[in-house]
Amino acid sequence: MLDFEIKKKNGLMRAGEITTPHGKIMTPAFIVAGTKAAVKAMSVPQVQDLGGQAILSNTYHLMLQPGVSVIAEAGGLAKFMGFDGATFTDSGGFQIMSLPKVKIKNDEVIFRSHINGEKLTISPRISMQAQHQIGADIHMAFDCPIGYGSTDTARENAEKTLRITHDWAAQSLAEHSRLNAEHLVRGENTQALFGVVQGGEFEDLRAKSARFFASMDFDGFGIGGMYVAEKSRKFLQIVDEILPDEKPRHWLGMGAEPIDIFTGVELGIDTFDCVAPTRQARNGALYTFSGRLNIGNAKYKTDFAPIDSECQCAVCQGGITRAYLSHLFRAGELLAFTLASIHNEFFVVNLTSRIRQSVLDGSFRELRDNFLGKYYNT
RNA sequence: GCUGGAAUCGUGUAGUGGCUAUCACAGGAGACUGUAAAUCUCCCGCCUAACGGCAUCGUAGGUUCGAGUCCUACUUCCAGCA
Repeated sequence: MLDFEIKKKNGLMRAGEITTPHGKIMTPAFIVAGTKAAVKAMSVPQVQDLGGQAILSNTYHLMLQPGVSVIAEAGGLAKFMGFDGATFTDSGGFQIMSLPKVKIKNDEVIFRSHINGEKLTISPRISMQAQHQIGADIHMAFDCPIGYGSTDTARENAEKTLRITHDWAAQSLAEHSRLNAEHLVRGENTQALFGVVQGGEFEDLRAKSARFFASMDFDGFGIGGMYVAEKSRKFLQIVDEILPDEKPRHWLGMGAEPIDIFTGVELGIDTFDCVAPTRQARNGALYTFSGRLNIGNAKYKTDFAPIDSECQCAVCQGGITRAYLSHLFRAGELLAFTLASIHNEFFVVNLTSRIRQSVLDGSFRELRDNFLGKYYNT
């Protein structure tokens, strides 16, 4: 279904190339989050200019707005956005499970729209059908994460949600295969499906989940439910040692901290996605090689240097100064969000490609130690 | 000049006799990890590292157990009339 070629491998880490019907992704890669078929504050050409190879949208959001039939009618997610590149969709499981008043009944999830409170139902089958209408290149199986932000990480909860995730994965795969067969009959592109490994903070459950997914015919894997890279090291290692090498692995939602990317790559992750670069940009937190800065701070009012003079992004190279950005944020000018987002997204996308290069030429450790030493000032 | 009105944190305000003087904006800082996020949290009279302490509602008096709130004078501003 999905062509994945490993160019270089060293322990768990690897550099490769995913080929989708809409283009290649050189991995490790940072996938740009465009939840509602939009990368917040940025145009598609801006995303492409900064090196964004792929965009990840969310099935839940697109089902509510504009409705998946609109996207199907447009010719699929990429065409709808005017994006000439690979696309991912997340299943919506994560979002729906984090809504209040969610009920699971007979493999169906009953929830309320965050937009208007309407009572809606989703299931693995419905998510797969929606994702096929949206038509991204890589889909995620409908999974059941332990509630995000929930304090309930008890063993029982982890076991229960893992059981549900595995049931739903089987249902997702069956429906996905049926839909792909229909695409073939019509002479259309087929799509890829990633199974999503769960298991909470339990080594044996993570291993169990990895073994389960390794035995199934998915095109690749998502790894979900891990929020702190350093804490997740052992889980990542356990999971990636079990998952088959020849299929790509996506670390869902991770990448707010550069150390996450290094840790992920080191332990066998191929793709990442995270809302942090754009969200933090809108909130005035900008990445630099010597750590994060809050552009709203008083000291930047008359700082006429670029955000980071070593940064090669269009903003830093284009004569935009900290003082100017400081002014734009204070004045509430929308341009602030765009410029800050271009910078931050470039920073992580570019960092990930530099890491890729370091895997290829064997300098990963050197790059990591240099970069993290400066970034975290250790 | 006359008549009326108003003066409360950088700004705009709430408060008309009672206990820690309200809210917003501006200002200072922090957070943000499969985006209900241009959001959220904290600080924002002075002193103190902190616990705390001391102030304060234009100025000066007065009434009262008690005044931002009532009275008098003054100052400044606003509106109308000259």
